[in-house]
Amino acid sequence: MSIAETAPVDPLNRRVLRVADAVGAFIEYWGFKAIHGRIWTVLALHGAPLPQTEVARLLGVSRSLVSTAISELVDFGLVRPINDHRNAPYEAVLDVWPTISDVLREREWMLLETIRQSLEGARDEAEAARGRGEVPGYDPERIKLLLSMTELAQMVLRMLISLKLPRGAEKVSGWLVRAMGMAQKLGRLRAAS
Amino acid sequence: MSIAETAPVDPLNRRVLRVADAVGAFIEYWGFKAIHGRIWTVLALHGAPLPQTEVARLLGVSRSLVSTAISELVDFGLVRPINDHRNAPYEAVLDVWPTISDVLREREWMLLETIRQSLEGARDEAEAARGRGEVPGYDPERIKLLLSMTELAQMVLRMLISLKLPRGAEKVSGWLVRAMGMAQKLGRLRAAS
DNA sequence: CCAGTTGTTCACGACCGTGTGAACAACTGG
DNA sequence: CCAGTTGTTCACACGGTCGTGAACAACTGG
Repeated sequence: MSIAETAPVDPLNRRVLRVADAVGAFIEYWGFKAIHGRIWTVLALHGAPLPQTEVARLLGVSRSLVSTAISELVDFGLVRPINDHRNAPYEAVLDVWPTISDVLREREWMLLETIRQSLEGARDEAEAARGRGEVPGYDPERIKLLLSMTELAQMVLRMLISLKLPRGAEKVSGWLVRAMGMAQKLGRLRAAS
Repeated sequence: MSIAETAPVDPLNRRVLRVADAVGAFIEYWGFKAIHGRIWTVLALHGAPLPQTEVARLLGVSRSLVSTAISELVDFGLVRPINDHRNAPYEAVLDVWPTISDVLREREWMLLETIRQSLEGARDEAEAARGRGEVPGYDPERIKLLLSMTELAQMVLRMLISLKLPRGAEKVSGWLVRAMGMAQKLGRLRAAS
């Protein structure tokens, strides 16, 4: 049962690999690696849980890569073994929003908060210089403007994080309807501003 | 007027460089490079437009790097020369939302659309196999579920893109109030679902 | 108990992106 | 017209990341 025998001749598998590549490319922009998305996709679309060897075979990568990537995915809470046996096969966690929300909160929020604090420091320094009668090269008003922009970004991020998307598949369609309503409201809000 | 003379001894400049680094780290996660954010920050906070040489000196990097990075920033519409002379100094475009919106629309949207289309292909293939009486390793229902999730993500992205943030500084505070109202509405929506 | 399989860990190699310095072109002012 | 300055372009070096293969450990079934 070599690689060349089974995987490439199955047209469905080829389609799934295309999906896996697309998902991998997508989440590369979200602080994960492409291999994470590819593994998660194969597990998510496969009916039954899969051992690492099978995942490596399907994706055509080494077992060592799959091993490290899967243990990272388990840490993220995006993949889990079906029980606590050593060689238990793995299944994808389909409810990905908690992880995405965590990433946004922890990483993006901290980045914005770092900007905000450093801006506050610069603002105080600039105003102190101005108080001493100097004419600083950097404009205190500009600094305050960026501070406002940062706080605005933090607010938008809060909005995103506060969204709690549904856990199961059954609620998706209902949520879609509500989301469309929200989108329209936001559109109207845009027209008003 | 060497580098060691002016830049490092000025405490305000050091503060601004901290801001620049923070902004650079932030936008690295958004498809730009750190140097883009650092240059934009220095230009944005500086009262007067600056020539490339001065930017390179303030940031402590080579002029060649500044040259390429600035021309990319000009392409993005985040920086512009104050006139069309060759050696015209550059100023930052403070209204960054159009660029961010463009990036989200063009890049993230295409990534999601690629996923969606490949999922449709996989779904058709899986259902065709099932129609032939086969039992495909990949579950058509799972594929449809991911399709729903992708469409949901596209909808959320649409919401984000449809936001039109204010152009000038004077509207920021008013927008902040409205954004807080939106955040509360979304919080309530979450509680209801 | 033993052969085979699965998962883990490590050192290594290939690759890509970032930044530099040097050479050149374009412009400025004296 | 010429010296000095500014911006552009290129080949290159450095560093970090991604993936591999080999060795090992943990487990399974015969």
